[in-house]
Amino acid sequence: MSASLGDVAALAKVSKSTVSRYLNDGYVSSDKRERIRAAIESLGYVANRNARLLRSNKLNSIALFVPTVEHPFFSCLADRVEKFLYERGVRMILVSSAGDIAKEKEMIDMVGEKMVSGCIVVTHNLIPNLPENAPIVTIDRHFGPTIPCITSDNYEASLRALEYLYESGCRHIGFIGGRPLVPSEVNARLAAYLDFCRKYQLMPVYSYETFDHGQEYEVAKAFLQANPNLDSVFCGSDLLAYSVYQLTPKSLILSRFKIISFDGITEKLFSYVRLTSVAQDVTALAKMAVEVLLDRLAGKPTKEKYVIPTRFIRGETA
Amino acid sequence: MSASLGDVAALAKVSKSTVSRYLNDGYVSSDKRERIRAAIESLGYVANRNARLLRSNKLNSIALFVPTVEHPFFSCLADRVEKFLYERGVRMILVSSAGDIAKEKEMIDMVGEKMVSGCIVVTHNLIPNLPENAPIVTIDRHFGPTIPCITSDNYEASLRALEYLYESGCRHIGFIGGRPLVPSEVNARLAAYLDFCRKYQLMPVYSYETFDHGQEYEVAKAFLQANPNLDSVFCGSDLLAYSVYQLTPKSLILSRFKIISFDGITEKLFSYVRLTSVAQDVTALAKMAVEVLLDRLAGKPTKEKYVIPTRFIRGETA
DNA sequence: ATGAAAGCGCTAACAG
DNA sequence: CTGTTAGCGCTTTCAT
Repeated sequence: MSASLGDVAALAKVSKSTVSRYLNDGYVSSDKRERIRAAIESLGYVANRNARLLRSNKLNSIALFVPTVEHPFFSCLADRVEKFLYERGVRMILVSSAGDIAKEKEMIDMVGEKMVSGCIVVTHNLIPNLPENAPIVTIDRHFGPTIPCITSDNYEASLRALEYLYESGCRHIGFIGGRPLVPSEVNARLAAYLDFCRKYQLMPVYSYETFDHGQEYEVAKAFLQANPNLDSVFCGSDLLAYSVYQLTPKSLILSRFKIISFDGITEKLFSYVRLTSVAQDVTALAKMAVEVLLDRLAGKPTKEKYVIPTRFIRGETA
Repeated sequence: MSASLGDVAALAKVSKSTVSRYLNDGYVSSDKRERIRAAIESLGYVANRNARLLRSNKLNSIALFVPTVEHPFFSCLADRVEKFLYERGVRMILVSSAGDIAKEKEMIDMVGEKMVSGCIVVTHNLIPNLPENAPIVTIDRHFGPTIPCITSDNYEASLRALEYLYESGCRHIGFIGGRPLVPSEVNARLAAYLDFCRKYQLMPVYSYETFDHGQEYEVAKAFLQANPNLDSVFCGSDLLAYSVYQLTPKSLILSRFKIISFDGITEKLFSYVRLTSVAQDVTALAKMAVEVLLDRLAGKPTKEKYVIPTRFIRGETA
């Protein structure tokens, strides 16, 4: 068995409390401090986290729930969330829920079991009966007025991108997006598109169905084939936009066909072209999610919605 | 405060041990069983995991260490590992270590603290002084003879792919790969290439440097520009291969220029072309890693190396 | 089949 | 500054 705090105390000839204080920034005289240090080293002592958490109820780990970590947006988000949590000494449990509602419901159990102190979630399902003060924040999803939602300025950003297309002369602007299964800020992208069409008296031409990650290319292909007369497409994700890009003859791009994407986070994957895009600030989203959740855990009041500004990036496709 | 096992016992008028047995598949008479069930329900009782782990030392969570979860190979791996662990009731802590050795060393602490029961790791650094029986398995990395390594049949698969190019008439075959910083099975891909060149008396033309994720396109571009006379390239990753694909005029591909990639897992991202590739079976790698680690935790003997077969997928590029 | 009692390893009052 | 005394919530002998 590994050494316990008691073993350290015995070897250093001090009380367990003194060792505990040594471990937790308490005041310990320098001679004892040194004896404890030596004892810890010679025993190879490592504090047992379960015991510590059981007793102290301190901040534990955080769970991140995503539909699938294989999707670039979510793997990027996972990376950032992990980094911000790590900076604060908090570990991240990742749940790739694949839309499985039973799995997503476990966020409640994990908190109840005190396995994690809280959750950052972006799920496919609504979780019923969340307590008002549940230690949960969401990205994009609306779970209710008391559960904070961190999101980009989807509506305004989409409108700005669409206006940009309009100013560039586009009058046959299509929209492709993936429809979320739950109330989500993502819907604001379509809402902006529809409002935009109404404003300029344009005929809306769009595809907005629910599909799995991996279907982007097929969805884009079907949309373009069904609507050959477009002069531009506003896409709800990078993956859709790259698909449209691949499906369009290079000679037409920019001059006679424009593409704008939403997300703007896949430059590491698709370095061969800089898409014109509404770039979500995933780092800021992650940071805000972490901060709001920690505030909430600390009992501070939190808002219903936190909006992170996007950046419009002029690339080579619009 | 939330209800404890003691509260349940009191309400159900049984002892704490009986409740504990109820919770752990012990024999409990049916009347008490029902009383306990009712008490648990009315109190909304959830077992405290920390207390349980402290006392029982049972199987806890597992940590997965990857260089960066943003890379498609690792996000895919993370997804599969999470799923297999979840099936067995084990949670996954994800550490995206970014090559930070201090962060990677924490795998030792996390085990020592009993925060996790074990780790599945693919790191950028060697972790010194790992105990012989450390509850750790690696993917591709060699940490020493007593730490199991799960890997694909890199050497044989690479050779097979190269022979395929040779049989297709290629005589100017280049190789691009990312050099790992630690002893890794990945190096077998280059080794196979060099052996292959020796066998057929071909001049090796390759790039094998360490670079960060996101640099693939630049690396491929520099390589192709420096070596314009190649008739084919064998790439150490999908991302390199897609970069080569993008950099090559479509009219040349297959007829006068062939590309083979290693990994073969990014079809969800790059649906517009089916690369000819050596496809790693990430699902099998993940499953094996989980099984070997759990075996090890159960005290069963484990081997030094587990080799997962790859599949050669004939796509549109070779 | 059940209960009493003893701790897992730690932290948190409370005295001194 | 330090030690003593109690537990945190659970599982696990050991009786019965």
